Amino acid sequence: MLRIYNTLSNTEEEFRPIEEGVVRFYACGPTVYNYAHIGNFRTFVFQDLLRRYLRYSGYQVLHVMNITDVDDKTIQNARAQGMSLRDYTTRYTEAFLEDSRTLRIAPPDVMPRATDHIPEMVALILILEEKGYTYRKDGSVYFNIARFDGYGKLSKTDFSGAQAGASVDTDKYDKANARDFVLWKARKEGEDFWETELGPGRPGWHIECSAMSMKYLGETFDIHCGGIDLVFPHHENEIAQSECATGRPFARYWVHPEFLIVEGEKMSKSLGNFLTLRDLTAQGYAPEAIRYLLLSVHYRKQLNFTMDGLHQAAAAIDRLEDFLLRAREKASDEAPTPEFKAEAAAARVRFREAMDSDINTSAALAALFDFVRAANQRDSRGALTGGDARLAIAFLEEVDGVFNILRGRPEILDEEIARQIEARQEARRRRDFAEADRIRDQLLAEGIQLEDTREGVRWKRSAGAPPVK
RNA sequence: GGCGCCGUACCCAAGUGGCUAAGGGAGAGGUCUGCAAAACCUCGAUUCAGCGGUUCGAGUCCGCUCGGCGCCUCCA
Repeated sequence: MLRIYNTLSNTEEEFRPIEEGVVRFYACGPTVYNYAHIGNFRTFVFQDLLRRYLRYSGYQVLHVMNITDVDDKTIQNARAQGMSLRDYTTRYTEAFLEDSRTLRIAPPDVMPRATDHIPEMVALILILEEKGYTYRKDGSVYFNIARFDGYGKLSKTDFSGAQAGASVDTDKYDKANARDFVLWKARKEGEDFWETELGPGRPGWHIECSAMSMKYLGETFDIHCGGIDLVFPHHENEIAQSECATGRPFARYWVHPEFLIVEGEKMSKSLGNFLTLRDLTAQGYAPEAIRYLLLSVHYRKQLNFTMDGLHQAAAAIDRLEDFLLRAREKASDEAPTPEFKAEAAAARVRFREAMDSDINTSAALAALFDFVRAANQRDSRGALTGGDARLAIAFLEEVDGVFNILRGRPEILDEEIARQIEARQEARRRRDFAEADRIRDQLLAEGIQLEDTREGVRWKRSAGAPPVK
C-alpha cells in the first residue's frame, strides 16, 4: 500500500482514497503567461509519475489540472503584446501542452481554464458572503481569515495573535487585515473584467482552484498536489474558502514537490540561469534524459539541475536501452527459467516497495538497474534464455509504464544506412579496415552507432545527450 | 530578523537505530574485437561535514559549530 507524506499532518500516511479503487486528484497547473520553465516541469512531471503509479497500483484516477489564465501577469503581458487575454493565454496554454507532450506527460482527464468558470467562482463567493466570511471594500470582496479557526493548519502558522500590522503587502487593494485575501477584485481601468452579481471585476487567484476542484471532484477529494511554494498562501487560502463554504474537509492528502535549483543557484532571470524546456531541447538534450533527471531525485528534496546531471541521466537511460536492444534480439516464446522468473518477481516487489514508500524513485530505479545487471550476468555466462529475455523486456516495459523514460520500439533502419552498413561488412570481409572504419565514422556522424558482435553487426541511435563541447 | 531543508565515494543519489553503507555516472582493470569505439564483467566509501551526547548499538536520535540552499512578495 502506498504511503505518502501529507503536508497537512507533516507525516507519511497510508493512502486510502474516499471511494475504494478511485482516486480524485487535483493538480495545480500553470499560469499561462509565458513558457513554463524546467522548475515548473519538475512538479508537473512528478504529478504525471504519481498519477501513473496510482494507475499502476490498480486505482482508477480522475486527474484534474487547472489552467490559470487570468492574473496580473497574464493581463499585463497580453496588453504588452496587444493581444486579447484569451488569445494570449491560449497561445501559452498550447505551448504548455506541447512541452508536456515533449516530456511525455499524459494530459489530465479534465483541464479547466479559470476564465471558463467565472460563474462557479461567483457562486462560491456568494455562499461565503451569505455565511458571513467576507466583507466588501471598494467593490472588492475579501475573505476574513479571523472567521476561520482552521486558518494556518496547512502551513503550520499561527495567525491568531496580534495581526502583524507592520509588514505585508499593500497590494493595491485595501484589506482590513493584512493576511485577508481577495476573492473578487473590483474592476480596474484598462483591465479585463466580468460583469457579475458581485459587480464588475475579476476573480482572485485562489478561488479558481476551489471552484474548479470541487466542481469536478466533489467537495472533498483525495489528493491535492502543487509546488512547495504554494503551501502558503495559495493552498492555505483554498482550504479556508472551500471548507467555510461547504463545512466539509477539502482535500485529504496534500502533496508538495520541492523546488529545483539550477547549477546550485535559484533559477531566476537576473542570474541568467532561467531554463525553459525549449532551451534544453534546442541544445540537443533528449527529453527522456530531462524527464529522467527530474524524476531521479526524491520529490521532497531540492533538485540541483545541472548539465552534467543531464549527461549522467542520458547515460543511465542508455544502459537500459542497450540492454533492451540485446534482449530483443534474443527474445523468444519459450518459457522463462524458474530462477529468472523469481528474479523478476523479486525486482517487482522491490520496485513497488520503493514506490510505496512516499514515491522513492531513486530506490525504485536501483531495483530496476539491479535487475538489469542480474540479467546481464546471466547473459554473459550464456544462461539467459529467449524466454528470459522476453520476460526481462516485459518487466522493463512494465516499470516504464510508470517512469516513461524509454524510447520504445526500435526504429526501422533507413535503406541508405542499411546499404552502408552492408558495404562496411563487405569491406571488413576484404580486410579493408581503412574503408570499414571510414564508413563507421561517417555513420557515427549521422548519429548511427555500430557495434560488432559475435552474432554480427548491430546498430543504434547514438546517445541522446548532445556531443561534448 | 523569523521559519524550514540539506551536507553520504571524483560527480549525482538512496538509506532515518542493528546483516559486509543501494543504484547511476565518471575512472581503473579484464572479456570480446582486425582495431578503436560500443557492449558486458569486476573493482570502488573500515566510512556518512566537524565536535560532543543518548544507547548494548547511530549515517540514522539530541545539542553545538561550520558550510550550502530555500521560504517568509498572486513564483511549481
